[in-house]
Amino acid sequence: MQITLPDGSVREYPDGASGLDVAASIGSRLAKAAVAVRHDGEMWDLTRPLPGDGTVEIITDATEDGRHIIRHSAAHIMAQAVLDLFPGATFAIGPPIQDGFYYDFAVDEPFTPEDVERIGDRMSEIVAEDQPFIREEMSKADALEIFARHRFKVEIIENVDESEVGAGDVVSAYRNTDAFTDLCRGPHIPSSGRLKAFALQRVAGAYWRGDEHKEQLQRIYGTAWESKKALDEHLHRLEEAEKRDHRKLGPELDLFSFPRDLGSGLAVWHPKGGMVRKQIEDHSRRLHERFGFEFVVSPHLAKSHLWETSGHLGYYAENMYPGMEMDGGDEYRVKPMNCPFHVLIYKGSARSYRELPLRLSELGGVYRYERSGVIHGLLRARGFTQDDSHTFCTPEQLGSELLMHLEFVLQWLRDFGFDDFEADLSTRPEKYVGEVPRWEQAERELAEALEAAQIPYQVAEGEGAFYGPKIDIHVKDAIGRRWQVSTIQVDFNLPERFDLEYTAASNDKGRPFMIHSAKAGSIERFFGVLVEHYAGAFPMWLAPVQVGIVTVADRHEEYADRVAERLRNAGLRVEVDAGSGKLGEKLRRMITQKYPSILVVGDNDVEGGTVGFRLRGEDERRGTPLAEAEQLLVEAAEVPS
RNA sequence: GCUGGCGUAGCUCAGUUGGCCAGAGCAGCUGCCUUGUAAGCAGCAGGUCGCGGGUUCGAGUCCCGCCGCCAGCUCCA
Repeated sequence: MQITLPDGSVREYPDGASGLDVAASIGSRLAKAAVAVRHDGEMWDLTRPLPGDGTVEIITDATEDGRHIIRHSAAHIMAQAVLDLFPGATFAIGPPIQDGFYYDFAVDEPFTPEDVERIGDRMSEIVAEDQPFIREEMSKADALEIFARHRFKVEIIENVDESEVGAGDVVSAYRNTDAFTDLCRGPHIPSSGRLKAFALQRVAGAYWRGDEHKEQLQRIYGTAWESKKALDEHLHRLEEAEKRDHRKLGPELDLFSFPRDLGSGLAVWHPKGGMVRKQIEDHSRRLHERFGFEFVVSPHLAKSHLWETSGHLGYYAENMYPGMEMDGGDEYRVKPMNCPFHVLIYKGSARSYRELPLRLSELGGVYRYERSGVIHGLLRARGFTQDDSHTFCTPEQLGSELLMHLEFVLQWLRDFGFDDFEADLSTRPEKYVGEVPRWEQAERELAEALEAAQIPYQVAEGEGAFYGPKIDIHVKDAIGRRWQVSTIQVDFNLPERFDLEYTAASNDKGRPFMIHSAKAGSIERFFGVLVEHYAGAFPMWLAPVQVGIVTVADRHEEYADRVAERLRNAGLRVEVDAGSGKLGEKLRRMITQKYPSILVVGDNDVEGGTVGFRLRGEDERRGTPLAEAEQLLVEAAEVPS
């Protein structure tokens, strides 16, 4: 048969040749690194005879596809270990995932940490045995017989899902030993000995088929790599990510805390965190003003009647706190969103097309009841502040308004040091309100805005909210993680529910379009993302303390205070440490607290009107004239614009 | 909400099978040192061992309930 290789060359192989034969004919190193092949785009086991002519690409171990296969095989090996060690256990599904794999089991007793250790040990034995992964194809009927004892496998075979076992009546399975076969589409590594590096990580409950009404299984997570080195690097990356964790850095840098007595998901901001937050909020107001928004303020409570009109009590009640009885029997609710208030402002007077677009903005504190298991530091809290805006405009204005909102969001994110964006455009779901032509206009104009702004985006078909289509913007942080932050949403629901109108030039009544937008999303969440992005080392304009001044000895305190005074007059946030400790000790404190700049003053500086000057991450420059230091610091602390 | 793990001074942690087990380092305070670029020395103070019940002659150590934290599942119109 004729095989075309990725470089375009064509080679002749005998019928029945396998991917391994192809790889070996190219080079022994390649054959050694190969884990599977792709034949005409379809993945095949390395040792499985190729079906005939076609293009063949060798999948090697250090690629995403290769690791995928290694991890999938690791999951099988883990299943074998579990079934060996726990006679009553049965297995459900075990796919590879980002950076690892898992397998779900039904067992009499949940796995203990000691069990996991034993499972890992048994896996090592299976790897040492170098068991082959033998592909077997069979009819569904035969498969049902083989897996009769395993109810989840039976369910999978009966509801055969092509993505799980392949098309048609034939299903495939992989046999490692006479005692262990797993239903699987493949491909797999040729033998268990090819699993070079793995680690089991944790146990967690997981619902069968992801449905919380179904049986809860025990899931074991693990990770597997092509080499010990790659595994170690991955574990190291996890440690690095842990060091950036805002829940750890927050208290360490004295930014915020979650006191037990407050309640879960409720934070208090300490002075340092409060200062950073103030910078974020100041910047939010600055940009909102620049982009033509007006500022409004609304209370934390409103009558339940308002939430009925808005529809929140119908579709959002489970995320709202219970009502409070007030005078006269009226019930009040704490707000989970700001939109109804802004709508009331719009509705407060008759609106003319001449007033539109009307752009209302508020840093509004909201409270949402989140299920206890989902709370996650500042990223998912029960009380938070949205940098929320609602824009009301005519149909003709929608396109330019959406583009303006998008440009605003992008500038906002760039100002905070993000420059890798991706967007999701979510379109009309099955259940929706509003008129289809309006949806289509909004979807089209959202897409046009994304294209005009040259933002890569994916269309999430049918993923829009019931009330309108939206754009969600994701940013990539310093270590490559994606975070969903900003959002721009069109809303057909509230203008209907509140019967919003404006008078058009023709003197006819029109219904305005409404655009919800949050640039940071939640200030708390955005702050948390910033902490992780910068690992707590904020850029100088955000840093709570911008300049730390350290005295060499007590006698330099007066000079240090004079320097501080001067820098404060230049608009900088300055802290003096004239404590009695050693210089190194005081410096260390400021460095570990991630101060962006530190000045040291001693005898020579007092005499010469200079400072020892150092910016974070740079070497010190002694004897820097004060005026020069001031200029450098002011420049370094400049707010983006 | 569910499954598993965890909860000892402000922080990081030690505390064997329940009985001199309430400890260490850092931080804090006081004193000495008067310091030139990442931890000077000494002393002092600090915890009803998350909270509430229970078992026991005796519980940080065992049991139950609650609260909180961590991972995952579910959720995040």
